[in-house]
Amino acid sequence: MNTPHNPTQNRLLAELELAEFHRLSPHLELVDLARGDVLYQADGKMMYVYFPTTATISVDFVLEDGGTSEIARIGNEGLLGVSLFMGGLSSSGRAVVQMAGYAYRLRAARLMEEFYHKGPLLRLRLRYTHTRLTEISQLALCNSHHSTRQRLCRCLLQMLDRSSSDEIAVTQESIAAMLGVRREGVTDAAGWLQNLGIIKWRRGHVIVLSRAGLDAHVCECYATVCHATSRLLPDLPTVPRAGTHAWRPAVGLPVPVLYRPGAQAKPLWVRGI
Amino acid sequence: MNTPHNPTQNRLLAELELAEFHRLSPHLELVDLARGDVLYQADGKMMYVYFPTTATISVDFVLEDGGTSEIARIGNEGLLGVSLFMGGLSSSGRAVVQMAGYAYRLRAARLMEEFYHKGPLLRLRLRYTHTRLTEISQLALCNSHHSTRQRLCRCLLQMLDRSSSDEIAVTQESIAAMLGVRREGVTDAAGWLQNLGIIKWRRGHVIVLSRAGLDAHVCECYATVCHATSRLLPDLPTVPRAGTHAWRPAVGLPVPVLYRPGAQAKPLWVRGI
DNA sequence: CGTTATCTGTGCGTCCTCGCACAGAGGATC
DNA sequence: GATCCTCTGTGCGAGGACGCACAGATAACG
Repeated sequence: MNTPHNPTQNRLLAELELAEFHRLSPHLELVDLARGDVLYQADGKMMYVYFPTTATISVDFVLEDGGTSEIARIGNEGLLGVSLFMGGLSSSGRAVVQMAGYAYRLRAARLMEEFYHKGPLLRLRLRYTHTRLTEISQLALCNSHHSTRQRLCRCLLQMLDRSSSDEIAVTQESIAAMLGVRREGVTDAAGWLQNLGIIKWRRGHVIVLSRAGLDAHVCECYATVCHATSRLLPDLPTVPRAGTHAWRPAVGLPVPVLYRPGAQAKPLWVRGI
Repeated sequence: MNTPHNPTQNRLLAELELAEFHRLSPHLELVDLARGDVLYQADGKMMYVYFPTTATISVDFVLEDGGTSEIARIGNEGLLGVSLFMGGLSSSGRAVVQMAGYAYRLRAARLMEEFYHKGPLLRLRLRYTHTRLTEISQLALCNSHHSTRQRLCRCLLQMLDRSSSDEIAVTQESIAAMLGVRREGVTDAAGWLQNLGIIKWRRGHVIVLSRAGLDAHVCECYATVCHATSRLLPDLPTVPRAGTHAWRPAVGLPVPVLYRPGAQAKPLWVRGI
């Protein structure tokens, strides 16, 4: 079983202490996720917790009229199923595979056992939940204050961070669902970014020509969320990623006080070479 | 010390098992909160966890440009300081007393000790956190899809639920900050509700003339959040409240599928006579 | 290779929200 | 009672997002 796959490709699992990791790993099951796979239905039972390695997963909330918004996007830095160890058995949202890839999963029942070991896993889960709370809060703020263009930049950057190249496989339609806006609105914002030479969009594929261009137009929420994540996983060995531009704060803005306390401008999201 | 105050006026504390409650109660300190008191600063240290009894507390997130949105509103059904037992010591948002009243507080250090008893308190905290996650997610959705008018209705209903009368002490200015819109926008929406004879707004005081009117115009997010709360505190003795109209679903809408599964229309938020 | 389905781009009118400016209206204070 | 400050109401132009309709373009598929 000498596959190139390893649970530690998920950064949360990688954070576990050895003893705990070894207790857990026999129960981790590698799964191959295809784009569009639905892992949780809204209000459906959650059978597994998922730790993505190369896949990314979207959690959406849906309104009665069909309107949607993406509430969380989970890559190898996170975990799907926080509700499970919060004592809820059913998911509040719908979880859909957004980028095909692999994940490890753990049976809910097994997790519940682990739950009462109150070891480092518990601590890590709680810290992760805290991060998620912060992210979602920032999202709520972002939704009510920032334009479609800014939010598109944020969305693209967040997808880029989880992509292994400068290309993202996504349609404007699905971006629209994530942002909770019309498809035409995304087309408009995309056209604007294309005229600026920042991206190129071609039938289900975005090519990011200038990451710096996205950085320059994104709202502060991107940096805030990056910051929350880097606090969660502070001293982790860097994971090789394609993005070569370190994040830098937008120029001309007042010194951010609230969400980057003390810290000088430095890459918020640890990236490889 | 025979005050009319009792920790069990907070519904989360009331849910505790007796043994646990007795272990905790000597450490609970009653505090008198005035409107506007700042309990947490954004990114500030959290010294206490607060369990409101008659007070309500707003958690706001603030943008660099000063824009704000209310992320959570905490009354006697909840607790301020989830981040504390998530392993974070600093608050992500700013917590301000929104309605004056009382709360019990617990030193953070004491909470951390309690934390490792992994008793029912832990379970309850986790369940509460789950509820908060759901609420904030719904808020993010609401912010990106619903009009100021709908959101004003939601906001008023949520305040009314925590009020002891049909009158709410609040200015349009502060509502605007909570909703993340302009003050004039609130004036406009308020004027609309006043013309409909649903409310009356007079210099820092709203009088709700027709709760049913608010119910009729509020978006589904109110019901969703009520539902999440009633799941958290399902079989609790009702707390006397002034609202006399039971919640009922808006007429003419398609049968809600996602967030009120199975259940028939019934009061989502338990109210007393 | 031709058809088909999907994805992207565009135009136009409407509505909502914003930003600004300013006027009236209560309370509070002295 | 006169003055001040805060709160509420209004008007208007600008910009953004929506809803709808439709055209071109490109990948997929038989």
